[in-house]
Amino acid sequence: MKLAEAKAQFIQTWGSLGAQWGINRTMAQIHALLMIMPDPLSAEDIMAELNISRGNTNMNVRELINWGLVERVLIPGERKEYFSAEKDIWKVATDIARERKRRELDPIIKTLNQLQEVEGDTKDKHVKAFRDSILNINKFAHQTDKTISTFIKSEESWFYGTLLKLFK
Amino acid sequence: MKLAEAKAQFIQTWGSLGAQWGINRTMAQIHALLMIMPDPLSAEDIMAELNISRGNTNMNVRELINWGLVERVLIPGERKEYFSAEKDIWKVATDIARERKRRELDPIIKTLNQLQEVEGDTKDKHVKAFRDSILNINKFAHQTDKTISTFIKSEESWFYGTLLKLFK
DNA sequence: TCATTCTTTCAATTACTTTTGAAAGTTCAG
DNA sequence: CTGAACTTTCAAAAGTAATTGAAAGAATGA
Repeated sequence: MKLAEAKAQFIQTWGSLGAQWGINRTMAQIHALLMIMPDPLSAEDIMAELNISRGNTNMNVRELINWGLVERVLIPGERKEYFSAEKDIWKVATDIARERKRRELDPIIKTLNQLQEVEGDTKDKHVKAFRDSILNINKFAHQTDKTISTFIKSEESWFYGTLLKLFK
Repeated sequence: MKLAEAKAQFIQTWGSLGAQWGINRTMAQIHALLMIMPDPLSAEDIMAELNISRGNTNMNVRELINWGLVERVLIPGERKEYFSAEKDIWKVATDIARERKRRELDPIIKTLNQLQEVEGDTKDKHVKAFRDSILNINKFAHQTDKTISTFIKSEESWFYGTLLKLFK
């Protein structure tokens, strides 16, 4: 398979994967493109490679930066901004995990805690079934929260550990 | 908080969580409703509780059954079909993991394996960057695949172990 | 068999999301 | 300052997904 073809296929595959996970297609495609390019790209480059508009490019690049998956790179003597993606997929995974935990899991846990306090007679089977379900889900949410935190933590200490060694 | 209010809030929260994870809102809401109800509900009941149409109800219930999250329950002497949800959230999580692995991860691994075989000179930095990225992602995908399989496996053996004890 | 009750399908509609591109905004060298 | 190079915004348009409800299809039992 030729590089150009492989590239196109990778971008398209990553794009539809993203879509299935509730990440917009263009965002995933820009991320894919930046991951496989050796050097940073400008907004123009991205527009040309993916055939998308300026606004779309800007918006999605901004969002990727927000998620911590892409960074702005300034090339000395150039006016344009360039962008490059994190290439270590483990780092990508922890960043996504951290971000989704913050945006989605934390609020859910808050709500579940409130729902625990539903009034009513425990002998009423509707009340009982509700309490049981919420308790069950709440336990699960807390367990998941702990697991994600550990995952993020372990990656962080690996990162700082490695960084530290460089200066030792 | 009153039960009715808590119920409504739980259904709505679960619904928007689903939407964020690429599961359609109605499907998640039906699942939530069935989880907190002590007894199975009919299609009519679901329509009334969630204010949705017959077609919508049918379609999403069918999909939930497909995912293994909901089952048809026949009540003796009744013509209608009733539905009830799995209430053990760990079982729900493994079922979802299994289903998504099958639908999403397995095809991605297949594609990545193909993309490994891109032609070209290793000294070309574009070729090198591409190969490196794919290799990296491929390793990650395999690791994830193994982790999910282990997770599913452990839950299964727990399930069959428990089941076996009942007949021993 | 037929009438009844329930389930499934699907084309049309409605609601939601993404994308575009022109215009406004910003930055900076000269 | 000024204007060229670049970035950001945003309202309109295009694209996608969910929902409805009426009609067709199955199953049941008298």
